[in-house]
Amino acid sequence: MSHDHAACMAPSLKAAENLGAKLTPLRRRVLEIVLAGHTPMGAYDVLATLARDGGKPAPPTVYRALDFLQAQGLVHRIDSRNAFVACFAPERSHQSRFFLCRACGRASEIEDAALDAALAAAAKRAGLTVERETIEITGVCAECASSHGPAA
Amino acid sequence: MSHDHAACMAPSLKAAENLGAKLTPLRRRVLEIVLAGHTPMGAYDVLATLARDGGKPAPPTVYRALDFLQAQGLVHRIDSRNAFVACFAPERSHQSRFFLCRACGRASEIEDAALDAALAAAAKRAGLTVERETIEITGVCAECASSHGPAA
DNA sequence: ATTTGAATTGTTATAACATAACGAGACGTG
DNA sequence: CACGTCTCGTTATGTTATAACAATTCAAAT
Repeated sequence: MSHDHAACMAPSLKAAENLGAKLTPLRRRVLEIVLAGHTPMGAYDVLATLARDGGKPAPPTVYRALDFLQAQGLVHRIDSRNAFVACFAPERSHQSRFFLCRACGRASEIEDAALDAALAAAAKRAGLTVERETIEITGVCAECASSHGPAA
Repeated sequence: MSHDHAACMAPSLKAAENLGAKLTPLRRRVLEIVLAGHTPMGAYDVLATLARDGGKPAPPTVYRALDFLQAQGLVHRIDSRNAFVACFAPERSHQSRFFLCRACGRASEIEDAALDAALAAAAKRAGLTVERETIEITGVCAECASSHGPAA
């Protein structure tokens, strides 16, 4: 599935700019890198990409930028992979729920009202005040299943 | 909430023994440690506990045992904490879905038919063949909320 | 009973991921 | 300009996990 990266990056960058003055060049650059990666990237991958720009950044530089972007809902952390992925709809979904394909590596955000309801009901029954969710469903996406399937 | 550890460990140990000969003393010991921890423990915590038995185990020893126990469904990994927790109902639930309290640290497995259905439906709609789930809902449990709440 | 092969564990070293702590510069505000 | 705050650089280290290979165990087959 090819893809116009510039197009998919635009809304997220625009949302980021609307935050105000806090989107520094460094943070913007890190966001661009994560957006362009298009699949979850490790912090050290971001670091390596950043290094190609010329500077000699150290890990804290990247982790701080990622922390900021996460706090703004522009980037999500994929705990099951120690990786970070850009949010392509930062206006809408500020939850962190993903389908992950282990074959192509893609992450797609889940938006599902029935799931919202089931989670809310389960938490209520358990008496839990929810603060944070890590929902990562890993498998093989339809495209990868068909290409690796009967043929190959 | 006090708790009879021996009692809660029994079913899991029994299930483990029913696997057959593969539950070696080391693996059994690691399972006991994780069961006794009663909240998610880091691999290096397990390692330290194991070290008190007298040997001088190295990390791979613990990781291998944990891998085995995970494969048997006796232990689950909590990705959002880099930690491991024993499954207290290994016969029933082989999924990995948890409520986690950030105050007391307890992990409780979610068993909820509506959630099962919502997840299955969402995966089907997305065309994903599910292989693995990481579902970790973190918050404050009812007990901790009441003790830290109006009073303290 | 010995050989053989598979599984388990020990051991050393290192990779991968993440943060603590402190200092220097930028920047707006009073 | 003095001040405080936020951001970023820098050094060092902490934490989590695995690669690679040697040694051991143990059951099965001859």
